[in-house]
Amino acid sequence: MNSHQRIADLLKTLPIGRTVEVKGWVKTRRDAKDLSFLEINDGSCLANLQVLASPGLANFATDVKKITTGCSLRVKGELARSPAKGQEVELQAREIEVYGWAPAESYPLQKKHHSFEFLRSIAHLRPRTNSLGSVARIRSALSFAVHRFFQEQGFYYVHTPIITTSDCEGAGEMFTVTALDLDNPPRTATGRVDFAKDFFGRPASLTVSGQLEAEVYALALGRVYTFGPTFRAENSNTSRHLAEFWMIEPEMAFCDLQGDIDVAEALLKYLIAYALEHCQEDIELFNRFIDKELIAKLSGVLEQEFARISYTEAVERLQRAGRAFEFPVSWGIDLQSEHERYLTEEIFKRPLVVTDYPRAIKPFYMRVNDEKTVAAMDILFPGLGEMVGGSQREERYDMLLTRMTETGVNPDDYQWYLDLRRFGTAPHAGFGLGFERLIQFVTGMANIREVIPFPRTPGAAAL
RNA sequence: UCCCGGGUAGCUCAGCUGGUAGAGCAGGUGGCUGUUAACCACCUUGUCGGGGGUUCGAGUCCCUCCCCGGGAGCCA
Repeated sequence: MNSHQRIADLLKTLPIGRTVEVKGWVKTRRDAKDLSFLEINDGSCLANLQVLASPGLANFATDVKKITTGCSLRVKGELARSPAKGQEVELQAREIEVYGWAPAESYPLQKKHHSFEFLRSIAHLRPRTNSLGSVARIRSALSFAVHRFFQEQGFYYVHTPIITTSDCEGAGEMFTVTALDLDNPPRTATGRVDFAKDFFGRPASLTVSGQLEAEVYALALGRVYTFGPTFRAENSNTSRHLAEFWMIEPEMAFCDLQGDIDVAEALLKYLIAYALEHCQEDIELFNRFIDKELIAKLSGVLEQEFARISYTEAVERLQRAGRAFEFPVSWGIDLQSEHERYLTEEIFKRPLVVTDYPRAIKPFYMRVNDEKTVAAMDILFPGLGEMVGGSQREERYDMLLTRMTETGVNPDDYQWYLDLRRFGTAPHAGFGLGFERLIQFVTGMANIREVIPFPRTPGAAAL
């Protein structure tokens, strides 16, 4: 049951005149006088294979004539050069077996354009479309490339926990993980839910970041990375936020902020170059139908150094911009979307690294530079906003303690994290890269819900 | 969560200042053709997002709820 060939391989090797067997789903059918043309796709690549079905087939009248878009088939026959325009080769069928029908009156996918919004409502069928299939192949290729980059660079892959008991990781609202009976939870004397009686004996949540745990392994193995699902219970309704997304988080011992940025830039360029090289056909689809400038944009990113400016410089640039922003700019504010867009899209027109943000607006674990700033960095992409957020970590015990107090974090909850600074502390740095945002950039897809197979957003978790 | 804009046939959408619903595609039937988003003819399809209200009359106006899209915030 596994002797058939992938269409991707056939189109690459073109074994003309040879008998081949393919299995896949019908994309479209066209009929000529005595002939039926079936285009079948097996998901191995974007391209379809045209199958020529003639009345000589044993089941031509009984089955073949009834085949419609969506049916799954086995086809055996001879691969031949196609006499007509539109495709180089075609499969002249000697046997066609229908595995599964797809009644035309009820099969939702038609041979026409569908809105991405509609496709989202049929999450179980949408990967059979050209565009969502291409996204899936690119996503797979880039996942592999992430591992390849880090493995080549001497990083170790660490599986940080999905379920965490760190009380407040500071990265956003968390989903609670509980095994308590929600209709009748145990209560403490003061009437609150008694998590001491819960599965873990304490409150637990889904992770919002593997960073803190990755630091543990960085301070043992040197250079590590995590790449896994991350959860935020924020009520975010935008085209670039998900409640469940995948994040790449390297963490490097004996590394400062500049080294951190260097790795991030190298990684992003490696991944974009990998996609251009290995997913050419799929990217061309997006270049044709989603964004005519896509390939030029991707190539452009590879050709230039990322721009790098400090937060203070960014503020000065914005103040000199001579335009009225909805949110006025002054030193100390967090940069708003409109500010980031102005900097990346109008001033620099390429990825931009902004460093050394005000201490007062950043979390406790970022390394203090001086009275005013911390060693943080964001990488902003034109059209997307924040792709990467990272920092050098505070490795000085006393300073970390000071920062916890400053930001209202209870040191008792982070004894293990403080221990890393008590015992053999080392300068270290890391960042988080939103995998879906990368896929958005590489595909040009406007909505992040189209670049993850099963998007989870407020009010929506299909399947 | 806030601000806009939407929810009309299976899909994509039209429907002016309230008068009782339409197109293209899909689907069905027939024809034509080594076809290519095939083509030609004919045919079918609607709780006009839910609920309430104004009116002789509501897809159209008002209220409310739900959902979707864009922007904002939160961030990756």
